[in-house]
Order: sequence, then C-alpha cells, then structure tokens
Amino acid sequence: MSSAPTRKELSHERIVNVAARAIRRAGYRGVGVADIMKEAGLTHGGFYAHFSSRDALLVEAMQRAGRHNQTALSEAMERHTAKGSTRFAALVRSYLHDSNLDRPDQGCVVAALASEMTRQDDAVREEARRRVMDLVALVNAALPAGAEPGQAAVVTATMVGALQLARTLDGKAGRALLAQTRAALIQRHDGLS
Amino acid sequence: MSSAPTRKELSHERIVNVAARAIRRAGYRGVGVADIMKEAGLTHGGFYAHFSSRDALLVEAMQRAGRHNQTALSEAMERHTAKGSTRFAALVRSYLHDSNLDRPDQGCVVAALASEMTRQDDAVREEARRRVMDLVALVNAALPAGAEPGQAAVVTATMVGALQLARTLDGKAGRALLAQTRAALIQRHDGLS
DNA sequence: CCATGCATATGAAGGTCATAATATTAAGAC
DNA sequence: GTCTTAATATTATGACCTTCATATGCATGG
Repeated sequence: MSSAPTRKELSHERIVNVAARAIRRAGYRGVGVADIMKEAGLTHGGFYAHFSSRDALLVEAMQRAGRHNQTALSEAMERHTAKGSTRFAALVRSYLHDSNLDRPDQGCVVAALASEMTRQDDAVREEARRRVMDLVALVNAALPAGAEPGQAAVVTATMVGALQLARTLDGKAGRALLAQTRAALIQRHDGLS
Repeated sequence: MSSAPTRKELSHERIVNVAARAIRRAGYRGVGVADIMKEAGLTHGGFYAHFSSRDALLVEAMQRAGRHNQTALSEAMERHTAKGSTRFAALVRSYLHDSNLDRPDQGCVVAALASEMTRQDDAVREEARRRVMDLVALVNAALPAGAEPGQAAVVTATMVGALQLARTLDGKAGRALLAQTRAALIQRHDGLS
C-alpha cells in the first residue's frame, strides 16, 4: 500500500492537496471541480474515478488541511519551546502569526471555513465537527497543567474568531487585532509574557 | 420621504429584510435573487429596478442585519441592567444565548458570515468591515470603565468564534461551549457572577 | 367618477458556469 | 500482443445572474 504508490494514488494525492488549499482560499463553493483538476494537472472528466461526489473530495480535503495544520502547529511548538517559550505561547504565536493574514490557504481550516460549516450536508458537516474537536484537543494539550476544564474551547474560539476578524479588517487594523489577541491569551494563560 | 412610503419603497424594504435573514441563514451565495424575490412576494424580473446588482443588495442586507443586531443587543442590555445585571453581562448572555444556535438568521451577521467576508468583492467587503467595527464598538461601550484598550476586540473575537464553533458542534457540545464562554467572559471582565 | 400616464411588476429568454455522466483514447503490466 | 487501468474529451442537465419587452395597477387631473 505505502510501498509503491500507483499512478492513480499519486493523482489522488495531488487532487486532495490542491483541494485542501483551494477550499481555504476560496471557500467550500469557491472553486469548482474543473479548477481543482486543472491545478492538479488533470482534466475534469476523470474526477469521478477518484471521488464519488464533490462532497467526498471536500471531506478528504478538510482532513488533509487539518492534518497539515496540526503538524505545522506541533512543529512550531517544538521549535520555540527549545528557545525557552512555553508550548502555549508558541501555539498562540504560530496560530495568530501575521503571515496567516495574507495566506488563508495555508492557515487553519476551521478559521477559513467556520461560518460555512453549518450549511454543508451531513458528511462534510461531520468532518467539520471533527476538525473543530481536534483543534480544541490540540489547544487543550498545549495549555499549562491545571487549567480549568473548558478553557481550551474558549481559547480556541478566541483564536478562530480573531483570525477571521483580522482578515476582514484591513492590514493595519487586522495586525493590531492579532497582536492584542496574542498578548491577551499569553498573559492570561501563561502568566509570563 | 418618511411620511408616505411609496409602493416601491415598501417592496424595497421587504426585499432587504428577507435578504438580511437569508444571507445569515444560507451565506452570501446560498440564496439566489429569485428565491429572495419570491420570499418577498415578488418575481425575480423586477429585481434590477430595486438594486443595481446582487452585490448592492448584499450590502444593504448586511447593513439591515447589523442594525437589527445592534438594537436587539441594546434592548437586551436595557432590559437586564434594570434587573441588576451589568451591561456587559447582559450583552454576553444575549449574544451567546442558546437560542442563537438554532436561528442563525436572527443572530449576529458577523458570526454568520465571517469566514466568507474576505472573499467578497470590494463593496461587500467594505460593508463587512464596517459591520465588524460597529460590533467591536458596541462591545467596547459595554465593557466596564477602565478596561484596557484593545480588550473589546479580543472579547468580540471570542464571542464570534464561540458562536461559530458552537453551531458547528452538535447541540449538547455546542451548548456546553457557549456556557463556558459566557462564564469565562463575564467572570473575566466583570469580576462578579 | 372616469380616463390617462407613469410607476411598478411580470414572465420569458440569453448567457455563463457548475456538477455529473459517458464514450473514447492513451498508457502500462503481464 | 492482449487486457486492464487511467485520463481525456464531450455531453447532459440544471442553477444562477442579468436583461428586456410586456402587462398591470395606482394616482392624479379633468
């Protein structure tokens, strides 16, 4: 299975990776099947040899995006804890980094799609729920020991909301909002800066 | 102007009110011109006698929804401060009330559309920015005197994110997240309760 | 009270773009 | 060299935004 990826599996991977970026950049409905296939170097005709429906692709794309987010945040935590920062501060600084303002296609999939999630049908919605729960779990694991239960959900909501509002406001105001949110979260849950 | 509304003005009002609910329920792209006109008791043909484009309607609809939100929150604050609650606690309890889980078309327009705002073109995006700024201003006015500058933005982000995440999670988990967020915000910024 | 004229709404149609399905061609394995 | 896999090209079907010619209805003046 993993030893020799067939040509079809390689194409499948490419399509999913392209879609994982596309939905974060343009939303669930922002990019069509034809565009995604084209960006993956294929034509749209063969799409249904890979996925049973457009929604099936969306589910895989969200999964892929979520996995990328988790590894990126985990790596950021490893990197900065080595430099004396706490895991939580590293998480907050990475999640709310200014670079995420311009590149939603590489940022958190939950923040990129949150307000559209409730409008998808069952399979996509279910995957969206998992993405939210995984993100809360990651935040919870990064919180200093002894934090009250439920704080992880509140922190997650704050980060998701802040990223969205900062993207809606223009550059300067957006960066200010991100900075305020970073400072508030780190001060509140870490004590130190 | 305001003394005798013409027939056209009445129709216009109906269309905008319908659209203000529709975009919060289904998203910017979720409902077509024909659907909105139908729900307003008209046919889609005459749409462009009222609005120069679909986007022009979206701008007015967001404005309308925002105004409704502001008055609803203001009224909730008036009502509950009379019963001994602080303005801020009343705001948080109203914004994050459980009833908003099932009725996004009556809740905050920012929470309903935040992740889609960055993908609209100029006019709609500009109005979206105003909606965010107005919401932050409302929160700021409700914060106890002496709050640090910038706290309003963080509180707003928390409320917006919490409502979105709670809607994505199912009923029970969603209500739990809302409750945790209400408690955290009120305890943090009010001291009491 | 009726007729006239403008304001307003109707319903059909054009054009674009989307998902989905199918037939055909190209490529690779045994 | 045949057989299977995979991608291409084409088509069917249907939404949706927008425009336009036509019809309707309300208000105002005679």
